[in-house]
Amino acid sequence: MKTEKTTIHDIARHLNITASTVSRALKDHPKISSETKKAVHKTAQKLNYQPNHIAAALRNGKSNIIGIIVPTVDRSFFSSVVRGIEEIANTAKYNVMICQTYDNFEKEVSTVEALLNARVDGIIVSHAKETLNFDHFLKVKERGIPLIMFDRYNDELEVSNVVIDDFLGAYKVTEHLIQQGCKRIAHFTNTRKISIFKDRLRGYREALADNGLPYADELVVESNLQQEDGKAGMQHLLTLKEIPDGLFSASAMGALGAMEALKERNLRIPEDVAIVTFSNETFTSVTEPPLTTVDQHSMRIGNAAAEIFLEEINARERKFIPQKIVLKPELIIRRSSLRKK
Amino acid sequence: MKTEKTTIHDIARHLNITASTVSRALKDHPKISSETKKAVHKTAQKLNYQPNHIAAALRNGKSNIIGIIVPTVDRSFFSSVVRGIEEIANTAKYNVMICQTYDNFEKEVSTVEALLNARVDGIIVSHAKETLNFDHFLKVKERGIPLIMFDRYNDELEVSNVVIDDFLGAYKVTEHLIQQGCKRIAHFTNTRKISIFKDRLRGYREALADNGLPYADELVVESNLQQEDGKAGMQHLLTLKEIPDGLFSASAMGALGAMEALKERNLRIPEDVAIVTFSNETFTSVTEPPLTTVDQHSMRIGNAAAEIFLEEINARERKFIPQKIVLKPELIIRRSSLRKK
DNA sequence: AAGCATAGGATTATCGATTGCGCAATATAT
DNA sequence: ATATATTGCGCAATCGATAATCCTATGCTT
Repeated sequence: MKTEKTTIHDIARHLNITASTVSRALKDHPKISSETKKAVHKTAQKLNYQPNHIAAALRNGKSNIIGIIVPTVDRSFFSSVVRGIEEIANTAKYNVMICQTYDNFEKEVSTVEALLNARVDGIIVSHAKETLNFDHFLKVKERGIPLIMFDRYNDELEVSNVVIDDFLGAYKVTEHLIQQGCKRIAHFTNTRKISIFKDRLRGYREALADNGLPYADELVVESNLQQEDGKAGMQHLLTLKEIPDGLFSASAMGALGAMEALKERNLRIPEDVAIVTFSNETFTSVTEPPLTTVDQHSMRIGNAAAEIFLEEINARERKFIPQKIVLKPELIIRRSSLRKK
Repeated sequence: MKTEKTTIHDIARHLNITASTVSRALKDHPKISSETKKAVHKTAQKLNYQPNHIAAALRNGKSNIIGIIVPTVDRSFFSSVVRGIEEIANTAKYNVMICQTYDNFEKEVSTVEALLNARVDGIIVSHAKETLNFDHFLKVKERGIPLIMFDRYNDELEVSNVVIDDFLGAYKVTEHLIQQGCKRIAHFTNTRKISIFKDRLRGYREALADNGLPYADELVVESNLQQEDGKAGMQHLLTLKEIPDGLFSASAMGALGAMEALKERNLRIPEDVAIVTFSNETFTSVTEPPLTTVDQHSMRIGNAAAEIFLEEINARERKFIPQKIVLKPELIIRRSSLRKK
């Protein structure tokens, strides 16, 4: 049943040569005659030889595997990024190992350790919402293993990162609401002040300021940004003396909850309250009405992250200077915010 | 910068003992005194020792990695299955390596090869829609590596598989439409006749027959089941002399397209055409109206698949008899099909 | 006190691929 | 024809962890 796996030694034995010659022949080493190479390939085929990457990895000290850590792949943003990484990685003969933290700090720490022990050649990560302590990532850096962060990142780590311009996205989308005639715009932000949410909040505030609209604390609701939070948030906003006429939710799930609350009160979207949100999740296009969002070019984020990894790997000895890539977000306008035709 | 990684030999040197003792001490081998163990753990800590899984994998012939192959993780069904697998696998000290085929046959073949070369201890897979030839999976079997298929599978391979009862799900959901008063129910199925779609079609037909409704070829539309296919499919159905009053789409994206077509024609859902679909994707609950679907217990599918893997690994030498686990699906009734209050 | 068991480790080979160094045989130069 | 290059490949070590086998002091038995 269990076929004995054939090794380069088996091939060598068949041809009366040594394993080292086989190894070189398979790698197309210039010092091996083309006849030998041909013979080696032929018997490799015949014996159904499959290289043992583990052995090679041990010897070479590199596994040709890139570890990817994301909160969950169950969101089109993250899975698209992963796809973008794979696109580039595969052409460079790297495989990826995808791990999910489910936004849990302990799981993130143990995942990093597991990847380190698996001797991945690099790690690309978007950290958990819970993560406040970055020591586990520091360890990666100290090991000399390329670490690239995307979307959610931490400046103090001094590693390369790829992000979209959250500030600009927030600014544009808020400005869009203003252009649609909104005067009293609410904002859903995350309790945990990770960079992306801080930037979105800044974008929101600056757009208001630049357009002569006042900022009101009561219109900014902090939560975990899940659907139920969004619903509760909107229900709360509707108790204000003066209810908002627009909402910019920093998360799509939050926007969904808000829509629910509005429908229950028979308020119209966008006529009574216009809604815009972030991250172009699949479902944003199928809600009623479809949601205006900011597209984050997730695939390109992945491409860029993988490219940085490759550069960094090749830089090696020479010191590599961490770089920051900021992609421009794009507005996707749908009915949830379209008051003017 | 690049910290020299410490090995068990370094620890051994520090304590004036041998590497094998260190190895045994770390694994809590009974033949090592507790003092030595304590000392080893202490200096391991001090030297910041991290085991090299690659070396162990080479020596032991097992990597403690389970390969997972899915069409894409960008669908809650698959990502939930993955999560279910991880849940069980992690408790048994296995890590997972997730790979996506994007429903492409060549990518699937090369992925299988990559996993084999990475010497994974087992493979859990839901194959690509395109896949008709299963030789690459046969190779996995021949290597003696546990192979478990879920959702989409192939009977001829004689490997364990975990599925939900597609027939029953289809039967129940069609019957539900009938109970809601539908007399002329259409069905969207896939062009490629992989088992799950065949079973859903059977369930549909049998439910019709059991309830005295005629089967009509013109009401069954074959496509790739994407959103645009669903839209086109419904547009076609609306040109029939007698249009349908119900639709069972074998895919959620297809149902979405159908809704689009109906809305454009100002037909009401569910009053004019009631809709039900399969697979409880996130977005099905946020459409207008929300879609009635069949929940596939995706997390439990993953649990079961991982459990079979563990059994199979432990069976080893003894011959393992492939098993088939069929989970019962559950109806989730939402407004898209609810005519009676 | 001689004989045997046992605890606690040391030796050494091994997993499969890779590579620096060395060497023989052939080719080229002068 | 002698000296030097070049071609083509073998030798042996190495990557880090592990396990089968072998040793050597103690401890225990009668």
